Amino acid sequence: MTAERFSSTPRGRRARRGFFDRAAPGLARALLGATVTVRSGDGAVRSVRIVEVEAYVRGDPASHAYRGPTRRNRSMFSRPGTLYVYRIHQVVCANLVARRGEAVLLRAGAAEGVPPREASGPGRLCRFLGITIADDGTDVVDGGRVELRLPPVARRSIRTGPRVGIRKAVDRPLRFALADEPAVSRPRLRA
DNA sequence: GAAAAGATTACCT
DNA sequence: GGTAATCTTTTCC
Repeated sequence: MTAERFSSTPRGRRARRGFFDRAAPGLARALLGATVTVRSGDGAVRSVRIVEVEAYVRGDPASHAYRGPTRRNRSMFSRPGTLYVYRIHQVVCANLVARRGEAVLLRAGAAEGVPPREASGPGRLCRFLGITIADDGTDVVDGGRVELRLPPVARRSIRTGPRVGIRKAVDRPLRFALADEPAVSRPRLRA
């Protein structure tokens, strides 16, 4: 079983800096349907189409950036398009930095021929793509091993709801997902 | 230096 | 539905 077997061909144009440089909720919606591709050292490539995300914004007590830069979260204050990867319990989770201090958590992805569960949830998504803590701080705009592509897909309906696993600002509707995607984690979201 | 908390997951009833 | 696993970062003394 090879990694290539599960990869899908990246399509569309590569996202540029300006795509990321905006408030996180707008970036979150724009990321739905985009493709994340990770190239490993041995040449293996894995991609997923993003189907579920969460936005973390300025003044947001649930955000890792709320209390200012620390050793862990410093990537959140880096350039738009930077990857912010952090460890939680036994897994890692990946965010894409929006305007400085804001970020979008990648919660679920889908890939051809892959059971939806494989990339459902932020930890499983990173495990499937091979993203590790070493990828923290990577720039996805400027030619790293992680890149983001924006396929010219038709606009699809987006569902919204509260974020998962947080203790503060629990009611803010900053979770976004594509409708009718099996990989989207529970609880279900409304239109 | 110690303790608590955590943007999770898997497995339990 | 609930909870334990398990470990790093942050915070507090």
